[in-house]
Amino acid sequence: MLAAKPAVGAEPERAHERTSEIFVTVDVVILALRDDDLQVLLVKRKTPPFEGKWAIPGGALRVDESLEEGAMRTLREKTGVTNVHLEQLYTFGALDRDPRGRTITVAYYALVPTPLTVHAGRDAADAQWQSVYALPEMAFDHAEIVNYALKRLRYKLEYTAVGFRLLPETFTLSQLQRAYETILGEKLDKRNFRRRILQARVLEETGEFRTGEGRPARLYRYRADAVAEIKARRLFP
Amino acid sequence: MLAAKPAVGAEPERAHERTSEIFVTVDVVILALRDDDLQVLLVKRKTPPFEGKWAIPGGALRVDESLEEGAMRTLREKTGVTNVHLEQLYTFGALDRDPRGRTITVAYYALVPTPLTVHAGRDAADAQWQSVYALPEMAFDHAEIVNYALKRLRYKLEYTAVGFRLLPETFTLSQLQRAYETILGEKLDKRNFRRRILQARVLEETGEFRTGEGRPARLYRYRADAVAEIKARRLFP
DNA sequence: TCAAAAGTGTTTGTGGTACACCCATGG
DNA sequence: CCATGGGTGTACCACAAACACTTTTGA
Repeated sequence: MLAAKPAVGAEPERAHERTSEIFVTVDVVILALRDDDLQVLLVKRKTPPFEGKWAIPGGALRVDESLEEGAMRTLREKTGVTNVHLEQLYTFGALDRDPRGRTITVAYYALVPTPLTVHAGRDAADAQWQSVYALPEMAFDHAEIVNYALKRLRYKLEYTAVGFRLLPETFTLSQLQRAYETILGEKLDKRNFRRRILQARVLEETGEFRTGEGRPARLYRYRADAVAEIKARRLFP
Repeated sequence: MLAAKPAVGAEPERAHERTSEIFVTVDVVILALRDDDLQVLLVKRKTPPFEGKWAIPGGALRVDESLEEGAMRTLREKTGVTNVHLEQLYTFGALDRDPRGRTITVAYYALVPTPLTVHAGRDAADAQWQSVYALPEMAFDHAEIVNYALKRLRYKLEYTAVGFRLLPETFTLSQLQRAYETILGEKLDKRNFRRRILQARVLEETGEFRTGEGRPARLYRYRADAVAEIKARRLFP
């Protein structure tokens, strides 16, 4: 855990040194539910390093944009959507993560609703949705970043209502349950699931039904005024 | 939330541009319990900008150190300790956070055990412990960073056993409870606290007692092999 | 009338919460 | 012997978990 570098004493004040050999990028793990699968939008690299390998979208942070603006720009360029859940994930800064030189990346993750503007980005030709459960060979440390995003999403799902951000505006309870099952990777009990989600008072009926095979299903929407965070069970009272 | 900047289309590959106008620093919120108070180590700035204001320790990330190594170096320079809980907090990158130019900072927080090497850093002359509950006027966005660290620590305390990292090697249950109360800012029930912490099996008796005023107290230590994470109560089963 | 999915209650167990008194020591 | 902090048990309630059948529609 400790650096083998010499400790050079007190940190010098670098008040007037305003360029840096350290390169900053922002990368975004863009997640969506497709075909009962949790998928991530990947782009195939056309230039070295890691030519031909898959990467998560992103690029150099611009001097005139904040980190979140950079992430939002990447998201807009790749999917065309903007009004989605976007959250900073972690900053990766291993010395050897980019063979071209020292680069740190501030990783974000975004949850985009299923049917909306999937794949509408302007340079989406090389972009593809792929299952997070079967990642291809990836560039840099991007596999690690995607797995970190999955871990975080699962974790958040257990105590917040962030799951709705992956569904369309209105949805059935079965749809919602399938979404949870897809992300958590386990089967859930239908009756318990329905009771708890309805008791949480984060949903409201639209009054509409969705017909198809079988009995028509009540449609719900997420309540805008809902406080969708549950108090975690405390280790100590 | 959205940038007003023009979208310039696909991200250009900047394969060979290896300098940047963006400056990267690493800052560390160093926390310790002192006198039943949660305190943070601050340094007084001696140069502009924010001359005379208090800041959390940190400085430019070096090209030859990882983010964590940079945080560890700062910690070592200021306190002399290294074997402590150190965790990345968040990366702050607002456009105007440093008047000298575009700077992003990767913030870490560290929990140092109470009696160990407090204040032993080599240039600690200007460094002081101050209560997180009564922060002085601070430089940059450092007040925000400290408050973010406090929020994270409280949050983590509820489902992991990080609290031990703020105590000496051995401690009494009352000491531990006081630590939790200090951090969470609320009174806890003594019997429930003891039952739950002992049921969690993260402690072991040392066999020793600490005498002083009143009845001698059993000393405990944190079990190195303990899995100190509790499963959060899930919103959905 | 059958297939397919929606919808619905009860029981049992675990764990969270609230609460008050005796114990061991030093002065 | 008294002040000071250490240490202990129980009763109630809420919620998590397990579990199977009926209802409604379209083909």
